[in-house]
Amino acid sequence: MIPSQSAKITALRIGAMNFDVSDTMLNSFRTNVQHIPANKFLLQDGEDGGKIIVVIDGWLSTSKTSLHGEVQLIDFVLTGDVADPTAADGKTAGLDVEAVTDALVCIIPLTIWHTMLAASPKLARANEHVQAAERARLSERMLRLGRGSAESRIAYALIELSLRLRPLGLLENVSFHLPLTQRHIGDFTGLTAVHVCRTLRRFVRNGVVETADHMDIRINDLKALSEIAGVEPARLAAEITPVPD
Amino acid sequence: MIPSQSAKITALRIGAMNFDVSDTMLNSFRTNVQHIPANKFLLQDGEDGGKIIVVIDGWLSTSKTSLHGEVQLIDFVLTGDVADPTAADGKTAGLDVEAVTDALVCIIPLTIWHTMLAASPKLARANEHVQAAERARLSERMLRLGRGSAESRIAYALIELSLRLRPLGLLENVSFHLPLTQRHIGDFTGLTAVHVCRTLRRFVRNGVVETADHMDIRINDLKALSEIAGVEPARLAAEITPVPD
DNA sequence: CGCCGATTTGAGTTCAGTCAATTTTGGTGG
DNA sequence: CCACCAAAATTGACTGAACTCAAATCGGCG
Repeated sequence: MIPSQSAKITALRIGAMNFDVSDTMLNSFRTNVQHIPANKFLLQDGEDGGKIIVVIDGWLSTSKTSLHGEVQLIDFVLTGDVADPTAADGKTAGLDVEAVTDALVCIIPLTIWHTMLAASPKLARANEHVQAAERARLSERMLRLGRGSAESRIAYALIELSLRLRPLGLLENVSFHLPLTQRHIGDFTGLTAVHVCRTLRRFVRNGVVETADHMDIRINDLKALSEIAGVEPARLAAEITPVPD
Repeated sequence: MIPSQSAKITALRIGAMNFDVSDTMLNSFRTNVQHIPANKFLLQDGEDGGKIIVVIDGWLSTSKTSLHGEVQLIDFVLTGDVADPTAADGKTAGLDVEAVTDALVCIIPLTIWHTMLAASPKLARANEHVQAAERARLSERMLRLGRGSAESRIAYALIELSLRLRPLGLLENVSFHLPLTQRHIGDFTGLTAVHVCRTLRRFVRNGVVETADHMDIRINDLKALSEIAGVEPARLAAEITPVPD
């Protein structure tokens, strides 16, 4: 999970597609690999942006912090995802980007990124899919932030994350591990950690999910959980998961 | 405001940039102009997507509807904005797109749109800025949906909309018109129309804003309103408003 | 003029937040 | 291995902001 500082990579995933990084056009993927320790910020809101971050391994989060210090996670950024924190001015970052776990990333200046996209239609298409998936996720989550109950928000989060982990090979049948605290889930769903706890316990009590040590989740009754989340898992997967070309 | 069905346009705005549509590369802008009456859906969640919508004039909204029929507005799409409802599968729409007012739009198939972007770096850059602005707005709003009070959400919405109307010449000093009902604002902020009413009344009582007939808004005390919204207007404008090149 | 939707206001309810105490967990150093 | 500490999780009691239900008024339009 924690490769050495300047790790050598040969193949790299963007969305559902794999790229051979020996291609000179994609050189930047090889020469800009960085290892980031857990809980470290890669970038903070208002700082100099103008670069994108491709995740090779690990979990990142994007977030915003209110003036009173409350945090809202905007998205989790997983293997094959591309975080673009750039605001409308094209220069500053409009988001915090933080490593949730130890992570391996490529950080690429926007100018170079644009060159790469222009040179590789396949990369451009993969990037399109990744962006579309992110937009779809944000919309789904905004719907629940604005209109959903605590149960619905958390149920949705569990389903979304399980669907995203599946193509990464991190979903075993109906079980998966979340490298998150209840506070993370609260910041993700707009709830307090206390209420996340209560709600998860209720799910467990009702037999909808099971939990083992530190966020090993097992969905026991996907039908019930989907009902609570207000979601059809198959349709959702198609909308938020990048597909191979 | 309501040009004829197949209006002739010569110049067109994307973000903060203007384009001469006589350029053959941008032909599609001229040949795909449509007038859409208020309250009509251009596209619904799950339908065939694969096209983008450029707004020439008027207000559109993008939204999601829960299985129980509750609506969450995701964004307003104004002159110079580009709505891309495409989900991760690249085919279906992940959003509803609806005309809030009578509107004039270009609807362009994704394949053609990509050709246009590849052919015109200026257009591609303008599109980048527009997308970045939208992402920044969504993040700001997610922060308030998840963590903000009703007052904060509505104050933020008023400031965001005033900032977006300014470059369109629709902000007069500190006054502007919103072609919205309180229900729209509720769907936008994740509140009930009743509570929007109460909160707006409180703002008026406290002298923060004034309202005249049907949503003519006047911000009397921007300092106080910004405080409530938890926002620095100048910084926000830079992050959510596309800038000229 | 009458109708329907939007707005306004009041009264009561409820879901999630706050505050607080306790237990569990994981990591660290002796 | 064990003692200790800090962070995370759990649970209870209470509070409060936003929701629901309901009624009255306003406004535009056929």
